[in-house]
Amino acid sequence: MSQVPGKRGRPRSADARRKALAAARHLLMEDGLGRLSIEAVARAAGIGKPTIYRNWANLQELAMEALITVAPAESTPDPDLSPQAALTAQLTRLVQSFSSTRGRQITIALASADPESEFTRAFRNRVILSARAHGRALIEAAIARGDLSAPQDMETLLDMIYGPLFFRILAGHQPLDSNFADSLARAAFDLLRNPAR
Amino acid sequence: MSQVPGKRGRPRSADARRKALAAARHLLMEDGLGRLSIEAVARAAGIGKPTIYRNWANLQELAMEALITVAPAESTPDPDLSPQAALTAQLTRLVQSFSSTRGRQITIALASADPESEFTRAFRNRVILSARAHGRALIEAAIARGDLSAPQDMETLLDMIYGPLFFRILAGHQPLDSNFADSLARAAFDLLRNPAR
Amino acid sequence: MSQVPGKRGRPRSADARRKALAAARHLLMEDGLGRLSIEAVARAAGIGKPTIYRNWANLQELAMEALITVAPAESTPDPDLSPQAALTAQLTRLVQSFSSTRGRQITIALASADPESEFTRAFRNRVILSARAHGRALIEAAIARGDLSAPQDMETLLDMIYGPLFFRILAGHQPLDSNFADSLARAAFDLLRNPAR
Amino acid sequence: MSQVPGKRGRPRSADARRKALAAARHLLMEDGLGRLSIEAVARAAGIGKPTIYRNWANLQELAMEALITVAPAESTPDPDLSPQAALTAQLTRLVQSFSSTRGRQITIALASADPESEFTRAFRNRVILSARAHGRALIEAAIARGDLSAPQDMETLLDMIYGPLFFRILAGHQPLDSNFADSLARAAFDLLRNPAR
DNA sequence: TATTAAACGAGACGGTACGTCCTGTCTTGGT
DNA sequence: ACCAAGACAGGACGTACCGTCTCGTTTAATA
Repeated sequence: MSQVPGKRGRPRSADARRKALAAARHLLMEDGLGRLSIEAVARAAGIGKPTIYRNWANLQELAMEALITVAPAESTPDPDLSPQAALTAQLTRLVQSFSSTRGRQITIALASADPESEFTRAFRNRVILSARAHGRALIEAAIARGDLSAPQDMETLLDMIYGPLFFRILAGHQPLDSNFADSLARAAFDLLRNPAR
Repeated sequence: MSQVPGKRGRPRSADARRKALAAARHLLMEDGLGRLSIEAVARAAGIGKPTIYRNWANLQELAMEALITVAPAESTPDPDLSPQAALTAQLTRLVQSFSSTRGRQITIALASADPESEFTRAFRNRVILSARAHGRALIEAAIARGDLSAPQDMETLLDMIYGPLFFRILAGHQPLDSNFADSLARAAFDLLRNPAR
Repeated sequence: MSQVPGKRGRPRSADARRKALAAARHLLMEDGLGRLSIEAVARAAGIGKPTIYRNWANLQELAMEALITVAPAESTPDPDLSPQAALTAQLTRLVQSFSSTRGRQITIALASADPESEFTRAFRNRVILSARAHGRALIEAAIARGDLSAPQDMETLLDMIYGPLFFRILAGHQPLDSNFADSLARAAFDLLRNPAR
Repeated sequence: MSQVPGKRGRPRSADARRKALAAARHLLMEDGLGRLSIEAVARAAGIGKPTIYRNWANLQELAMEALITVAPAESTPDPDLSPQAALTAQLTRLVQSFSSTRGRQITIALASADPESEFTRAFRNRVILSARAHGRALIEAAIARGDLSAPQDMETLLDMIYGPLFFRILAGHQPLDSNFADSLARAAFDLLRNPAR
């Protein structure tokens, strides 16, 4: 007379998951998303293909999860910094982590993935939009303190700050360096100090 | 002992090229880049696979060239429009053409392609950077007429205008509509009217 | 720490093997060895090409195995027949089965195949040399009974009986019919009745 | 102002023919019939594919003609030799030239070719049946001189002499050496000296 | 403690597509 | 009219992966 409906049988192996992610991460860094394949991951991780399919719906989701753990976590800001300095610091950090090969791979992964997938959403929230949310918090705090006036459209402003990053990765027409981070932050604050009439 | 360099052998068939591109374009619109394959193009175009490989190094380059001809050409602006109205009009046009499935496909194709390839460069110049160049011309003309003051960093400003487009396609966190085009143009001109001190 | 050598993984499908052989046999009879291709076999059998390559190293080996099962098995001889009548009967049977298109196909397959291949050897033993061995048994029994005297060189004698068959297939200079079978058997027994001095 | 009504236009290049045959011969000796291809011959000979197709209907006919010139010409026999010694000498020569890789290739070429083709016929007459005809002449001369009695069936006898050669090439069950040539000739003459009753 | 159900690795399955090679034909410019 | 060069449509090659499906083998929760 069973009490709890709890799972029967052998539980999923956390070790297999870990090995798959590690192998995927390694292969991504080595050869890029284009060369990544379930077979290669299974081979490199020493696990079976069905085990991968038991844990992820397809290659994109596995890649996405592998990239998440590689992607930059948001560090807590220095409270003594001015809002503009804090934004500059964040953008500089982003620029650094995206100017690597990894940055391009993350962008490709994001571009190719099913936009409705749970993992794509999680990835966006974790890696991309969290930076945007951080920027928003920073700016809104300054506005609340009266240091800045509110922009015409906050969403557009945020995209004008974080969008150019991906633009430079995709189009590659201009360098992605710390000067760019500086320049972006300065322009954003110009907009905030001189609101449209 | 004449030895004119004149090409020997049967020349490449312009017809085969055309049929391949037409088939690729059709399949792209039908099923997207993910379902595109050399075999399917050859089958649909009624040409041989080796003929495709003779004309393009790989699927990406074929897709790229097929997309170029699909992508929006820059229409000549109305000279009576104010600079801000002209920019708004251009961004609205871009937003319209990129908010379709095709927009995402173009972005994916661009993201997945070899960034060093000749076609990728051509594509970027033709599809993406031409819009940016057009915006630059528009703004610089207005500055030259004394209607606007020069921005701190023109390259950054341009990326703040055209980057957010790709950001919204990639991250999908906010709609890509004509309000956004309006809002972007307005913010850009705020920056130009009130230069940083 | 048991570690029985027992095979891991999904076992080969006997059904796939069977379907491939049946399809190959059918195509061989229909169009001949020249028109046979792995792709056609896979298509006709409703199996994947890699499955064929998992079971046979190349087209020749598949064809060889398909032909083995088609080739004439040795029927048990009538014990009441005289040795010469038995040999005549066997040669008549061989002549009948080789005078068909199939005979030529078998000969071509045998000629074109890698002579060192396991399948080629199996095929030779099964289809060609078994007839020769049968003839040898028949003759040696008659010699043992004292009905015939031993030939100078048994190997040469056997090749003089079974070689002309292939010669007529290859060169096509003379018909391959039952008169020939008769004539061959008669000449062989002349040799056995009147040994060289 | 043409004088002779003969052919118009540029005549076929004897040089191109020669180069094609030489290249085919070389590739045959190097890699065997299996690796031979029109493209490889054209490449190696430095001539165009259409030139090959103008001279031969297909690869088999080119190969056949290339092999003809390689194949052993019949040397005139020593008139002082006994008929048996002369046959032994001929068979020894044949055995020598067929025990090479070339022998097998010739056999394969003969087996795979269209048996109705003009070249196949020519090849058979030139390479295979000429030896058989030579043997026939030799035997018939001896019979005419009264040295030997006529066999039951001359055609069968001739095939019993020349067939075993191909049998040993195809089946590879016994060596193809000068002992075999000896043994064959001896058995043939046994048959001729002791006709069936 | 023994049972048992689900996980595991291994690897074959039917498929699809790859990129290469060759076939036999056709189309150039050049002899 | 021929030549070499080389592109053409077509088709087969052998390989790599896909996502699914057995296998025989652990393994941990349950009974």
